[in-house]
Amino acid sequence: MKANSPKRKVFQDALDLLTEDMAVDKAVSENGILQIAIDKITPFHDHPFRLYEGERLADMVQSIREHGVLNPVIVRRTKKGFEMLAGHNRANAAKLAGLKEIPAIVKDKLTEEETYVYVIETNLIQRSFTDLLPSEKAAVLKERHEKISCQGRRNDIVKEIVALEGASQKSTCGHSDHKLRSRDSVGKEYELSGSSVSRLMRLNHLIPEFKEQVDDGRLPFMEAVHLSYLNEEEQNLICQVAEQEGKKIRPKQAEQLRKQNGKIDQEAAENVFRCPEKSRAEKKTVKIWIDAGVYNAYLADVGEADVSEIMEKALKMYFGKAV
DNA sequence: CCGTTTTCCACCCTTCGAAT
DNA sequence: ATTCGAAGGGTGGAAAACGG
Repeated sequence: MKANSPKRKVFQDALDLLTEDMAVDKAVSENGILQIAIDKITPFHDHPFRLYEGERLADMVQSIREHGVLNPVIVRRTKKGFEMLAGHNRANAAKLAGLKEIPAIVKDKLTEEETYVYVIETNLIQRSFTDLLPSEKAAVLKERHEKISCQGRRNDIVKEIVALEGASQKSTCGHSDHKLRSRDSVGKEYELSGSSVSRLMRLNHLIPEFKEQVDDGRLPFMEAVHLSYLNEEEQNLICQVAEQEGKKIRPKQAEQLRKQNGKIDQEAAENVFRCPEKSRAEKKTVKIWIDAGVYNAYLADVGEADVSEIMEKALKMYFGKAV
């Protein structure tokens, strides 16, 4: 990460916000950190980030086995117990490491918006924005965007952030740059154009299945953007039909669907997938590479015209069936 | 009316198939 | 194996459309 890049700045802002808060907590109470049973903590109700898997998770579990959980997680009190705001991965790894309790800071009296800030910003500390999955980026951008464009409704949080930034003499973070449209301001923080921010934020309108598909690359980004304009029922329908037909959504199809927004029924959905695909001209020949030794042993003396026939006979024998 | 969102278009880069 | 061109995916900027 470059020393003065916008990403670095966002990272630093988030860090400031959190460390300052933690410091306040400690100041208020020396024992502000409680040991809480992991079972009592439920994941954040709208957690947009995927948990670590594979090697990364294994490393974390190993580290916790050796050193314990060094940084407390952040939770808030609920009727049944606690809700995780920051530390989903630590709690998950601690559980796998066999721990029953985890150090936690309990935050009370937070607004819904504030809790969301904790959820988003802490993840940005662990991972740089560019490493996030598309749906995760969408969630982050949404949070940043709302912070900038809906200041009236979010006075509490804006005050907190402005205070922190004012104290550390930070340059613009969108709010002070009113000449920029809000999406451009957000984009500036992450080295994205305003339109890219808009498109990314569209992913927030996708049903979970489509979000997952975008994240693992099964659904291309632009197709996802088109589909995001459909309502939930329509998206579910398309998702279901695509699976039934065993087909991927083509760019043209996604565009077509978007235009039919609001009037897609079962039939329309099926029609989209059945519309004649521009079938590429059937290939008359294919070219393959075979080992020169094999060629010399079996085919070198055979005329080119006969090779295909020989191959066909050989393959029929090999696979035991006619094509 | 003004700010935001969406659309459209030009452009760049990568991928893929066909030709050599 | 290499080269070439077409197509597709993605981006950014400007204009149009939308909404409070």
